[in-house]
Amino acid sequence: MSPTRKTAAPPSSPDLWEFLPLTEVAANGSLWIEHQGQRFFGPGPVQLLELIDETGSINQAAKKMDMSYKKAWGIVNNLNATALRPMVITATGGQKGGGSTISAEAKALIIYYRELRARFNQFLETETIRIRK
Amino acid sequence: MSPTRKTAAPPSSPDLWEFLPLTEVAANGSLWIEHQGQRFFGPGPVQLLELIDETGSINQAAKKMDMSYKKAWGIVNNLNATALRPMVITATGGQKGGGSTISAEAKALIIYYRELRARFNQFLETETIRIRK
DNA sequence: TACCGTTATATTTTAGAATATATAACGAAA
DNA sequence: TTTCGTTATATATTCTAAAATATAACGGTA
Repeated sequence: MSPTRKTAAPPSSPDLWEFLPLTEVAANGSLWIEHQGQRFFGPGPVQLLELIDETGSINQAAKKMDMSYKKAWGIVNNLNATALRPMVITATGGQKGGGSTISAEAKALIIYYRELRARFNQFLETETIRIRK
Repeated sequence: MSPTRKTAAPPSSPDLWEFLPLTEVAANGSLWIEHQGQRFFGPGPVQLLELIDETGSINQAAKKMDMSYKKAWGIVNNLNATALRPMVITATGGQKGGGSTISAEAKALIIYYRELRARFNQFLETETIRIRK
């Protein structure tokens, strides 16, 4: 059996939600990983890294996200500056002008984040069901 | 004994976090309540409602939050427009120029949100401990 | 009636973020 | 050596969200 969490939601008071259409109410949230209290890894970097992995280029990844190259580069730079080893390996020059790949650690972190988010979704679903009684 | 949650975090791969100083890494997030997919209630409204309750005035509450009255009024207006019954009862005129109070439902919602956030904090703590192994 | 501080609303101004634009450097291949 | 598309970086411009400012209305009280 899977381990369980200690935290549990007590029933909310019966009339708490009367003043809102219950089926339209849901708990939701955002989730990220911090380093030294600074946001380090979240949904934005996840998507960007995936697209870099897919396209082999920061440039093309940014375009697919409708994001300026500068902003994308900033995200990459922050990731690489924070991690002890670069998460995105960039190259300039060459017949294709260069390109970028993501490290194995970056791939593992993406998977980890996905699993973490899935557990968070489970949490949210439980809370939402409880709200709707 | 308190009820338990079904979701559980599997151990993360042993070398996933090697490339970051472990004690500096933490899971964190933001949490809110949606109505029809729109953010309805979160940390901002919570603090504002508390200060309105405390000061009896949207104006003074906004000042204590270093927030413009316009923005504070927008939050109040959104809350009142979404809920079937107003969460903030406003009055104009009178010897003190008017003022605002919050409904019992608003107070109950604040308490509910606090408890929800506490459970979320528990979730985050568990995940953070697991990251740090 | 005059006064008060608030709610309510519109308009103007400011500040910051995002984008757009420009340019240099890079290096493999033809 | 020239060509290519990319990385890397700086600067300029545009957009947008926030704040600042202004003003009317309100209604108890003196």
